[in-house]
Amino acid sequence: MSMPSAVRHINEVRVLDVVFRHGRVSRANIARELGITRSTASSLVAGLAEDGLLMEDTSEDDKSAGTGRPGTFVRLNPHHALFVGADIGVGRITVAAMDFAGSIVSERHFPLASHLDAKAVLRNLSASVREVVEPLSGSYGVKGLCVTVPGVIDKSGIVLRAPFLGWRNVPILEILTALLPEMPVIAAENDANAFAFAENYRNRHPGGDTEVYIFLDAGIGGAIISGGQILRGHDGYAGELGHMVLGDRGFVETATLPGSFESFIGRDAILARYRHHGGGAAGDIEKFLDMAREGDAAALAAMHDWAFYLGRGLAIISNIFNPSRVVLGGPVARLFQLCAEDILRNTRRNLLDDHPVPEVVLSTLGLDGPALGGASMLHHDMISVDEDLVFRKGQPNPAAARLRG
Amino acid sequence: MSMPSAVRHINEVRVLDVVFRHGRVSRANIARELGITRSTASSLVAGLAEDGLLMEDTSEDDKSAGTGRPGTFVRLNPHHALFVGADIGVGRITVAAMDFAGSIVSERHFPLASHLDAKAVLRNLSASVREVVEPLSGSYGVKGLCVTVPGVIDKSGIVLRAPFLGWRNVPILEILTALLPEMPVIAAENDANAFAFAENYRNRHPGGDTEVYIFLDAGIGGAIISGGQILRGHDGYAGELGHMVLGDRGFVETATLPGSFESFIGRDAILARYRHHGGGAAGDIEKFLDMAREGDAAALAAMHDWAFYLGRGLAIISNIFNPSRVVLGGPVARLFQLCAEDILRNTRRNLLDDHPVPEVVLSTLGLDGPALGGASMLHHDMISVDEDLVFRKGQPNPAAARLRG
DNA sequence: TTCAGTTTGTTTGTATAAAAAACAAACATA
DNA sequence: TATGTTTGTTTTTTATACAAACAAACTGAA
Repeated sequence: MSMPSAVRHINEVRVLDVVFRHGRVSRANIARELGITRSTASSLVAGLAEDGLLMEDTSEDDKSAGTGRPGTFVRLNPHHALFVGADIGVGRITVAAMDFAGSIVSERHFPLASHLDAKAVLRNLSASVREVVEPLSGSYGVKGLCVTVPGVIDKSGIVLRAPFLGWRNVPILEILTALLPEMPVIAAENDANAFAFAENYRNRHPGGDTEVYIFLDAGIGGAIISGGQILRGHDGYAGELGHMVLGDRGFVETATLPGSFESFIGRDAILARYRHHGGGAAGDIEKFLDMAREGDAAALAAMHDWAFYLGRGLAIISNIFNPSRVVLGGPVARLFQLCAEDILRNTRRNLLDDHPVPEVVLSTLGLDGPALGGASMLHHDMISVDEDLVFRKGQPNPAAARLRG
Repeated sequence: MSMPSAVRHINEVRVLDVVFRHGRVSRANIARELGITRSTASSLVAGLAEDGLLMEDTSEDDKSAGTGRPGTFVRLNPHHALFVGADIGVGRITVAAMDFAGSIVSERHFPLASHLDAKAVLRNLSASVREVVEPLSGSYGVKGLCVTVPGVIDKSGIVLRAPFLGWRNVPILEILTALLPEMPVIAAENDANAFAFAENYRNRHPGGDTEVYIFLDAGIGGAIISGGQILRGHDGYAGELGHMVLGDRGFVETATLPGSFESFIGRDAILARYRHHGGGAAGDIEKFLDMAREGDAAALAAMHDWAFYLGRGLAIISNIFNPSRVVLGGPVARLFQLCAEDILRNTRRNLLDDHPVPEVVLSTLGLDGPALGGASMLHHDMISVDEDLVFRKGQPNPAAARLRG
């Protein structure tokens, strides 16, 4: 560790973090918040401004609110960086671009033909990304791309499996690096993890809380954030909440295991249960929701069963993680609003009396959550301490260096 | 952050870590391993030696194995610090003392009358700790005590619940601080967490792997270590694996929930299942183990059922955490050796084909695991970076300061 | 034995960045 | 207009790591 540069790096990152959180902040406030002197804060700001990361903010909506000389404010230079998130969904690709200040600059959807092989999908994705990035690349410094996939990705950037895409052992990073050589950093991430990160990144709790994210669609995807970090497990398979086996058989035969959580509460399970209770073939979840809202008896009975197992699942999750919050997302999650009471009652029934019950909320992000999360993850990397540089051999992490470079 | 001291602190800690891992190491090797210059390594070693943390190792079993001038070796000064772990079990208190080099200096058991209230138990514990510490306090610098409890402890050091002790909302830290004013640091920890930490601390994996620990007795305690950190959750309730509800009813009525994991695989569940299959009243788990070893039909049938649900539980845990290793401990864990194949087959049956199955092993620590873990946790704190000092306001964490002071 | 080659640990000088202190600038209020 | 307060900059000091040079201690070959 080269001694001066390491502390300088830590302090630069901390300054960027403060400016990002406040949007607009004076040097004196930076100094107070970080416990450094004003002179050091000025020096750091000057250096970062020279590199184009920070800029003076001369907007006059001061309301300086107090005695003494008003501060001169700085903010992140939005044009310094552009982070691209691209989500590969079933039937479509979503591309989102975030600037250095954290604003979404562009967000677009592209249709994706099914039954394409992985290489063809990734060629489509590259073209979509280029279409979004090219008009922006003149005014923004494009720093990186994070692709999100509904599947398991290991540390070396290989998609081990993505059942809904029919992928197995796809070296996604290798392929994309060849397809997009101009992109300084390319990363890949599980879509549920990215969705969770997006939800967590804006209103994150200072103490580094534990939160669980459940994405309900045909399958059930899950992600856990603890201490600001995504739980990945040894090979990247962690968070497969939908595959927990809760009984000998569920409400429906699924692609996954008999009796799995998603065979009880996934989309197809609800529709099967609806038929079981005498309802017709609702066909899709929207129609089912309408039936339930209208008070259809079979729909209410199916929803009741759904609430029973979702409640039990939430109780298991509470016993294991004790999260402060569980965020539900995806098309099936909207059922939650119709039977929130029922679910929480079932959760409590499966917990010891004094066990804390997490707050359960619906995601505010739509279906673009994973793409936004991918972009957010790159944004976060840019204003995070490079652990390699500080704690290890002193050489910077190559990817981090390209992100900043 | 005072700039020089932060880097100095980081480097001191890294030196201590290297010396701890190697036991005996030359300055040049420290420099190589940390990527610092030999002069810096010498300076750091000199400072730490002056403070009494390190000492020259002049033992002549050199086998210097190579050309050039042999190095001068240093090692941790065992007498610089003594860390005490004290476990409150059902019917007994275990006290373990670890020196700064990581060796167990003393390990003793004290009987504990049941039906004492919390204050009386803690008075007993204080006396036991004093009995262990007093003969050592002349030659060791006593740095702290970590008490472990079979219950949930929140961040402020209050035992929220400890069913086997009959405790509820006991301010254990406050009481112990009054009882042991001479102890510089007092901490409290859940016994399963401490057990997990003890197992993980010695042969810890560099990359910060994910490991799950399950302690099987009357109840089932669990703990998860990810990235070297214990998962605690928002209020400290995380890791209650035994309370996962897997069915409508288990094999036995337990103190906890019907259908919970421990109502299927806890000690009483096995014995109940043994009776269910026509076996007599085995009475305790030792006898049951003997019957199973002898091939008693009822015992084998009960064991088969046990393996079924343990396998399912391990599969749930694998789906959620994807651990590289699951460590089983406690009196009931020895059943594992008799049906390891059966359990792993059931685990695989409840997982997708390509899902990695963790290595499942028996704990090598006996019943003293929690006490050793408590001591280990203090030892670890002493050779860890004080995040407050480096990343926050620059003032050191008060507890860390007392530990080092 | 002697000398070259190698590795270790120390010494000395240098560079970097943060803190401390002093100061000028910019405001509010009496 | 004077006073007090807060901000941002400048100057000096200090702590620490690095770089380079060097002496010490060992091996092995001539």
